[in-house]
Amino acid sequence: MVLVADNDSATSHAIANNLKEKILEGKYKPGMRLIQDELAIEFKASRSPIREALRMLEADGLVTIKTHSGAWITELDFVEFEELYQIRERVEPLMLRLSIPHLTTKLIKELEATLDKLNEATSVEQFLKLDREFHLMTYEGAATSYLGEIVQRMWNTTQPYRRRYSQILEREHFTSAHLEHTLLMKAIKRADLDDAERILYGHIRRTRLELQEKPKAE
Amino acid sequence: MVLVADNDSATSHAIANNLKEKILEGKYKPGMRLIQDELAIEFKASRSPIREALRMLEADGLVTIKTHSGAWITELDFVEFEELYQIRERVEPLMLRLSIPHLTTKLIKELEATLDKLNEATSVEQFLKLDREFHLMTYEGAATSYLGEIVQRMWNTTQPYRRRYSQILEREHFTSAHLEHTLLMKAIKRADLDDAERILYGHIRRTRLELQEKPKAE
DNA sequence: TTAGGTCTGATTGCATCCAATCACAAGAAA
DNA sequence: TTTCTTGTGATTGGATGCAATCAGACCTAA
Repeated sequence: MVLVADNDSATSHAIANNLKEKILEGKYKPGMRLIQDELAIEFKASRSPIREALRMLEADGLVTIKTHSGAWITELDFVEFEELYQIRERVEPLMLRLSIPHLTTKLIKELEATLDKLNEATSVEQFLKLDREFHLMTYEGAATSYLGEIVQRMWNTTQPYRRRYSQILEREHFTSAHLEHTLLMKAIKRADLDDAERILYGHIRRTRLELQEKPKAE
Repeated sequence: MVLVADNDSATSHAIANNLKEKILEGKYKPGMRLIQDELAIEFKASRSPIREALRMLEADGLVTIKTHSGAWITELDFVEFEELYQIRERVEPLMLRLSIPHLTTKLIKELEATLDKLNEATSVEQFLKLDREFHLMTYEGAATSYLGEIVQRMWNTTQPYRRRYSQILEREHFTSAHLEHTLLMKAIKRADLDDAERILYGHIRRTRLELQEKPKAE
């Protein structure tokens, strides 16, 4: 599995990827219903590949399918969102640990470049995109594993909410994130597994707590 | 989601469940190829529901699909298996923590009954089935969450290997498991979250290490 | 013998049609 | 009015046929 970019030459995959992007970009919003016929028209295909694409997205956690009823963009309530962050706290440090020993120097350079861009990001949208890219890249060394799918799934389902909540976060948050990212990068470069794990754990945890403190931002 | 039993009234779901059982029971073995036409004949259905069922099983981690090539029962090498256990070590204690506060007294009674049966199990097959049932039941209080799907998925994919490796484990292993299960049950009954987490962590970790020590049991 | 290319049968992917099911609105009874 | 029933349109699920693709056998040339 490739975590950052995906390519597969089959229309159902193409449709799935396209839909996925739209969901992650926020064009399709959580709770929205997806009607097979409409999608078929939109993608100029029959319903067969659409159905398959929806199943794939379901596996990715982006879509929820109910028998004889329809497909909706997955919706999380705040409790589920918080729970997902708790899982991330435990799982992603492990994935990072497994990944670091397999990171190539080429990838580390790319990582640094991404971090530079991330630090210069001006819009929330840019920040979200680059933040996602940065973190998923740090896991690339373990990308073939099951863990990769789990982690990717969690990033997918929380993405629309990260967008929503980012807008209510203080400027302070981004400063902390910046510092943590920098520390993380250093730890990765010297392959300090324990330190990297600890920083990442704190990074995710702090974000969760900051979001918790906010009154519900609906 | 229901972790122990599943019911859904649509042929594709029925097929998926049936196949799932066969895989978990070991009738269909890892690496085996699944041909749509053959399955269609076996289940007296057309290929459409078969294809959907395969996608569902893919989401469950039981089957791996390659475009234009086919579907196979997911196969793990020892490294992946070990990795999955490492993930379980981190994730399942968390799920247990989230679950315990929501366990009903009725469920706890069922849990105790299952544990009794587990302790009296004579065959490896019985042990596997009841062990799975016991552990998944302890998570039932948090079964609605995403975590539930992740955990279930991990149990699914490792099931055939638990079967395979169980046969090479010493008698000693089962004695330890018995003791740990009993301690876990007690911790759950007094709702001691920290202790329950710790015991479960140790339980999974010990199993992983025991399997590691064995020369590869292929 | 072996490496490479080509061809063919097997199998998957996709389109289309029909059947099954559901959600919602309109009407009837309390 | 409210609640229950019933019917109808919208939508999903499943069957079938055809097109696209792949894997493995066979053949040829070095």
